Amino acid sequence: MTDYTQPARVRVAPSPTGHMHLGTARTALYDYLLARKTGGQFILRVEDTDLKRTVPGAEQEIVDGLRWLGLNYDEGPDVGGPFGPYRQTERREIYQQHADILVDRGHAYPCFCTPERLDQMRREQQARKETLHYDGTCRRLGPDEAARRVAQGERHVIRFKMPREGATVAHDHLRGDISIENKNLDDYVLIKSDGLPTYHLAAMVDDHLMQITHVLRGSEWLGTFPLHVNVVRAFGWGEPVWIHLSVFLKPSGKGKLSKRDAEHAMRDGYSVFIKDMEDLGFTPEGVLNWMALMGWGVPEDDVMSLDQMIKRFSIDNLTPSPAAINFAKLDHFNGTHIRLLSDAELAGRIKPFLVGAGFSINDELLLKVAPLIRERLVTLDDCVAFAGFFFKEDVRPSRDELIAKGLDAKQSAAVGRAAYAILSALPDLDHQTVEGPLRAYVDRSGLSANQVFGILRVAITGQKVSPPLFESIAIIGKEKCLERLKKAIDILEGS
RNA sequence: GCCCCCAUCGUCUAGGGGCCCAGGACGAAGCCCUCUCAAGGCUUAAACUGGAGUUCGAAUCUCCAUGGGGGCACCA
Repeated sequence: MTDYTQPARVRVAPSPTGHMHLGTARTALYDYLLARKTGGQFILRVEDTDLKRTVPGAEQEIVDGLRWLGLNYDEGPDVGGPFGPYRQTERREIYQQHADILVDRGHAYPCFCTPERLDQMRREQQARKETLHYDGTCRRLGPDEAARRVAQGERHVIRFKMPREGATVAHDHLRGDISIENKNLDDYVLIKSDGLPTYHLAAMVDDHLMQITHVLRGSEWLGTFPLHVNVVRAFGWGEPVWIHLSVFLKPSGKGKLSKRDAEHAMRDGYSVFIKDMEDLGFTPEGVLNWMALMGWGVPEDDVMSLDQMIKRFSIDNLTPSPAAINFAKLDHFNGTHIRLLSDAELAGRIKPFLVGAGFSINDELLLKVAPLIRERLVTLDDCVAFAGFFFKEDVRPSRDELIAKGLDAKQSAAVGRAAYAILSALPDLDHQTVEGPLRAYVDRSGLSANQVFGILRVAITGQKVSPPLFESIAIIGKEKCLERLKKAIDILEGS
């Protein structure tokens, strides 16, 4: 069992190389939960050492995404902190110094092999069906010669000198000891020829210097996990708790998400990118709840707010197996959290979608509409379809839809006229005053409630599916309702 | 090809030797409620990958097989 009385320092360390996706967001969530649960710190560190792949705006997207989700970090490139800088390109010298330490101690060495030679080497190994490996040419160089060539400015990288004998045992919190023969590990590059570190050095150095206690990362790092442990041990540092989170699989469960899957999701109104979630009408609460439960299980009561997750979270309950993404469940959690919103909160959240649809919004009216559509929304943008008619000057019901099942146009028009007479006789229209007389009419007419209210619904809302009729009538008001009814009767009676 | 990891309903999962002829959630089906659509309530179908062991007893421990996933860069 894990001790949650010691403050944990955890970090999410994305590379600004593309859109922030679910995997990164879920790691950030677990980081955040652990930090908040223990009273520790949650840190954002930007791993931007691959200049070729860095894309402008990607870092901002990460910052925006975390903020939208409500996963506020205590230290990061834009907020600072006592262990900065938090952008790896700004920590160049630190990595260089640490690489030097390793070289001095004989745990690393300069390598002068050119990419061309390395390519050739790999091709030959492949032809011989050997495991791809650095062949150790520069590992065999004497330290004096190596130092001389470095001093002369010869282009080189720094490689880690992996032990060749024995095995490395690394401990993952979810999987236990992971053992690998050292001969299966390679002399990985620590510092590239551009002077910037690779992940293998940078992340280890930063995690140590930033006093990270728990490293949560994707299981794609499992392969190089023993290497990382060796690097840390070469420095003589203590190890954090290592937690390798499972990857997300495409909805079919066959393989991990590809660019194609991302596009496919978009066509269905879903996304694997956090930046899209807001526009698609998803709420941070829903997305968070959904992500949390892919890789973490609770026995019951799985609808949780962030605070509730903090209370219940434990790294001991994380699951090591891959999880297929299930968008239907995102819909479910989103709708569930929408239903938990107050009228005012919901009104505020749906307003941008209505405005975006071209409606001018009266806030007082919106506040009355919110409770009527709340349990009908799966995503926030559904409000346009459900409530747009409240904000229209007039509606355009179709003649076909105005005709009730089992009736013809003339009979339907008669229903309209009867309703018109009833409503115009009432001093004002609210739920109580409207329902009684209309139901009495249903009884008198010998028609079904479905038929009568169906006609009125289409006449007044312009659509076959709408929020409850009486409440809608009350909100729209007598004048407009009668107007719309009149128009519907005209449509029905016209040729 | 080599290395590593994983394995409970279709999906996400609970489970840590007897509380399990396996619990919850999504999805599906049915019923109830009902002015439409939802929401809500109730109900049903649906799983321990296989084989050996250990044990009085295995979904739980071990081994093997199978299946799935990840990785084998001067990317992270």
